[in-house]
Amino acid sequence: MTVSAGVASRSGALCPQRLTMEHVTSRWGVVVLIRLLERTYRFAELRRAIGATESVGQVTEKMLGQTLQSLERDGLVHRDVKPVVPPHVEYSLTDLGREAAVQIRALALWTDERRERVERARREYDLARAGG
Amino acid sequence: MTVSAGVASRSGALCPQRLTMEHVTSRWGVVVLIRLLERTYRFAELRRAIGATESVGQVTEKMLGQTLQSLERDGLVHRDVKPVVPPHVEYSLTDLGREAAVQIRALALWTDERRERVERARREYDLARAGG
DNA sequence: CAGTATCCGACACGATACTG
DNA sequence: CAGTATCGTGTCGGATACTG
Repeated sequence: MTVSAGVASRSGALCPQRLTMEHVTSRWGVVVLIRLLERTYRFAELRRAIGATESVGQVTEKMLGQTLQSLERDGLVHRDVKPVVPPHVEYSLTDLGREAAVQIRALALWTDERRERVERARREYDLARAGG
Repeated sequence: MTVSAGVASRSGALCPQRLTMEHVTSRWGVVVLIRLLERTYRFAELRRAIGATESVGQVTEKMLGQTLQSLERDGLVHRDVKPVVPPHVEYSLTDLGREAAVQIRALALWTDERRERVERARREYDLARAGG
């Protein structure tokens, strides 16, 4: 029931900053933050947008909900519930969230740009190990 | 036996950049990169240095070895083995590694600086949920 | 000193089903 | 539409013991 009961004990027990790090660098945290940097999204809309991104795969509703919830709890994401039926909920970044998202996007961009170099390094490493 | 067999299937199977992200943002990847940014370290020396840092806790030899190995495989860390007895091994950052470390350090610094705000947000969130 | 091997528990993540 | 509940699996990370 509690939002962060899970991740807390593994490595975030001491050092609450580490917990925040894990939220923003988590599998879907990264994707969500980058998406919300461009604009506000609704739940299903965000889900579809992520799924449509090549090579990122689909998010399950559970994981998206969980990710948004921990980001909201940390004060990085704002959840705006319009009192209408059918329900209409909008997610956006807070100022704090925007700061985080910018850094995460930079990091994601970096890994993207260095991808070739890293893959080459991995091949060389594996080859050196196998060959002797 | 293979270095990255483990982490590969969870979320890095597609999207090899994500794998790199997970290595550098991993529990000990962050700490190691930041440490190596300041200077070269030997294995046990690095282990002690990390353990000495308040609120970071101790690394097990296994995790430190694993972390260094994946970072080396990605071409971020250079491992220099001196052919002497007893063994003497030095770890340092490559140019690629330094680029990564700088970004990680910035992110770590950010979460550190924003810690109070995040904790306040968490308290408010939890209170709002519990109270009504 | 510099690691590797093995066992183990906690939990992230996913698939599926159900609710207001 | 916007989620929560439940179950199953892989694996991350720690403890301990052992090797060159």
